[in-house]
Amino acid sequence: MVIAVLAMNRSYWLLKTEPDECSYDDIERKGVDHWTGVRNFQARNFMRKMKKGDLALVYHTGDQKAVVGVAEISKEAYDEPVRGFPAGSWSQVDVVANERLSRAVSLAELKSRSDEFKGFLLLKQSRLSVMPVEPEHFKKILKLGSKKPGP
DNA sequence: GCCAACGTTGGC
DNA sequence: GCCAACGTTGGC
Repeated sequence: MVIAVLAMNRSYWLLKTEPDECSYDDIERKGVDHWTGVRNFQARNFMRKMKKGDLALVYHTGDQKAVVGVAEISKEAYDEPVRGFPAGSWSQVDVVANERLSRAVSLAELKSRSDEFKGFLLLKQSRLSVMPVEPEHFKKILKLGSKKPGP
């Protein structure tokens, strides 16, 4: 299943969220979630490059600091109206839950494998909330997350 | 165009 | 609570 998904020609991303505001549970519960509130140009520009069917790691900030699941882009970037800004200033995408990881993959764990995750923006640019993920990195995180916790 | 001051995010 | 890393703003 995961293999077939990765064989398709799509791009991979990571979306950060405060679990208090919108957790992976919330995305599952809502069905379709509007990914709004991005107020950083770099992050916005990455969102605008997303294609329907692309997959995104969902990362919880705050106390958890871990990748918890995968979401799929169900609608490409469209306008997010924000008071005080001209129309078209900001964008949102729609996402749906795709697959919850069996085990959350923590930031600490990724850092401890820094040679396997060279160039991963999550480790380099801690403040960026939307970022591309190299297919190899994406695959590795899914693999780490599919493992059950050891005995 | 430069830079100081300030604000925000997010990890520690 | 602190701080590093950015981003933004405004004075010059």
